[in-house]
Amino acid sequence: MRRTHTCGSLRASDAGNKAVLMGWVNRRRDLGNLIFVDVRDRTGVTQVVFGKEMNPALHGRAGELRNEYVIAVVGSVKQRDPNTVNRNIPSGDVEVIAEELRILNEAKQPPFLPGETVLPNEELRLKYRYIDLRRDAMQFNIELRHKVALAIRDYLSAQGFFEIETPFMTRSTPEGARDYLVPSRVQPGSFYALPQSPQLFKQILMIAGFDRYFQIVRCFRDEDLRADRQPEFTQIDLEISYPQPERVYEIVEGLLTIAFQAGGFRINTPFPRMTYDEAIRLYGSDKPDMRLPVMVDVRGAFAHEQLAALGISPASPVLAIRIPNVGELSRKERDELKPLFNGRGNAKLFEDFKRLEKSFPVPAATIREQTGAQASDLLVLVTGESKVGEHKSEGGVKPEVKQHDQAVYTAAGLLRVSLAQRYADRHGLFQGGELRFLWVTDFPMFEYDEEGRRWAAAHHPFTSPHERDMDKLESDPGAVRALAYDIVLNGTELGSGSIRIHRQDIQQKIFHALGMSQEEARARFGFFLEALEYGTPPHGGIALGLDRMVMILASAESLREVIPFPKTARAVDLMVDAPTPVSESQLKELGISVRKS
RNA sequence: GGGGACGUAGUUCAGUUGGUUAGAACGCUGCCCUGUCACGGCAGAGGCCGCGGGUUCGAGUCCCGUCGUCCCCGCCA
Repeated sequence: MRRTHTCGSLRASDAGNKAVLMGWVNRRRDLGNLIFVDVRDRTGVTQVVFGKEMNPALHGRAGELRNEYVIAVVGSVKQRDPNTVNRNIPSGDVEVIAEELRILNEAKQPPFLPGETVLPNEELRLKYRYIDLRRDAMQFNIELRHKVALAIRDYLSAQGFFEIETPFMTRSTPEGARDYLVPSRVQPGSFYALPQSPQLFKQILMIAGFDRYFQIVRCFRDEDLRADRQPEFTQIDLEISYPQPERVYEIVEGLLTIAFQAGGFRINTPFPRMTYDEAIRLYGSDKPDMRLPVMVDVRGAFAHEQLAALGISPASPVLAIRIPNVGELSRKERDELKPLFNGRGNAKLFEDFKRLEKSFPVPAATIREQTGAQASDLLVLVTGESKVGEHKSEGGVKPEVKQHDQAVYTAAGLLRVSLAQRYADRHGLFQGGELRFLWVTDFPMFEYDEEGRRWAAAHHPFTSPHERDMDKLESDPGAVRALAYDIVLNGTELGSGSIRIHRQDIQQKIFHALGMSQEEARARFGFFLEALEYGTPPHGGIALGLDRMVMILASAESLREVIPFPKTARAVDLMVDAPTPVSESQLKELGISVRKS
């Protein structure tokens, strides 16, 4: 028996034809001598009719059908009477009058039904993922993901990119995230690492003359999970030779245009740009959500004595956060707000603007004016607390002072976003599918690692510094800016890239600035440093998070909604129950012994 | 590593100040029903209240621990 139609395809124009449908029993409505069965596949549902009068034996067998049985139905397509048309489904103009029924497979009573309107908890959904994936919403998301990936492949291929695979079993690199390790049987005690990204391979592909490379590729990072972070995730990784940042921006803007088109969205290019320093200053974040108003530094609104009276450090910014239409907060709401505020460093919060207004009416009026706040807007201030004897240490080392201010900016930035999320229903700025893209450029080359007491690469150590900052590599690493850029959408980092170093001598300097000796650099990246010496073209690229992109297109709150088989917050796959211990013999073969603790 | 929320029938949830036999809806089973489409009606089955310990005459409810899921901080070049 051969399927002639999918369950979502029949229309009035098919009336009078024979049809063979195959699918799941989505719902059965048994009216006694008349039974309706909705047959479902990934394309939709079609109503099948079994009448006792027409065919008693068949009607009897239809009575045996249960939810999620897999069936084949032969019948004739009939236009429904006008008063029985179902406007809620695309196939609602027709129904199939059954002539033959085959039960292809029975189903145990499932723990939950795909057609149910209330969702079971996520633990159950993940354990019985194959049932969860039958739900419309999941079918839609996975199809969306396919369409987006396909559109991207077509686009990049048309732009002259080759899709080239790189190894999954590769070399551990100590920089960056923790690696997932794969033990070698042939060389006991040695390990491959799963790639955190194909970074060095794609650079070597440029050295190898492929000019333009891309790959939709799985990456692995052994770090703690979040709603938007899975231990394995998919990147759209690309690299081009002879780049300017501008070329990368154009390619990515084109790519996102067609990807979002595949998801049913129109976007406008080119995207606005902002340096990292501006982003921190104006939004307290390196991934600003542009749907919300900018923060305003209103320290000029206060006189020196007023700052002192308020306990505000005179050198600190005073950042006004405005959230439109949230209105004044009640006493209780203000109390609930405090835990949202991460008062790291010396960051200090003024959550009661009304009260401030009473004591300091003139500055408050200035603040209202500078922020453009309406009476219905929520205003809070974040600033730096002045403490006796504060940051006198280490002779005012520059990065220390900077990081001090940075704490105020980022505390404000985090609060801005949490406030907006909490009161989303009042300001309504997160509805309506607004897409605010942004390029954030000129990231710092290095970040100071407090724990390790050393400089670390902010992006990765193969990122090219700005030409103009080369001379500061030794003297003032914190001031060196990199040719690195992030693409940000609605406060989510969609992708991150850079122009790479293509000269071996500069690469050496960077390793040196990172406190890595020549021997150490050779030991870790010798193969790469050597490759750089054999005629390396200038090159650069970016990697975009496919999962995050599809998540936004699907308006999903979690990556798990767009990944067929995701892991829980403890990095467990509940369906297959991984990870698991392995047998003693397997371990022995690998030369591994597990320490019991 | 730290903070928070949750865990009661197959599922989603309710369960009062600690007090008799732990409820509802959906699902499931049986019967009735010829135009339903979240069909309807009647009847019924279904519970280790996550697990372990404690307090108490008495614990779903209070306390401690533990396991699991989710969210956040740290972490994520």
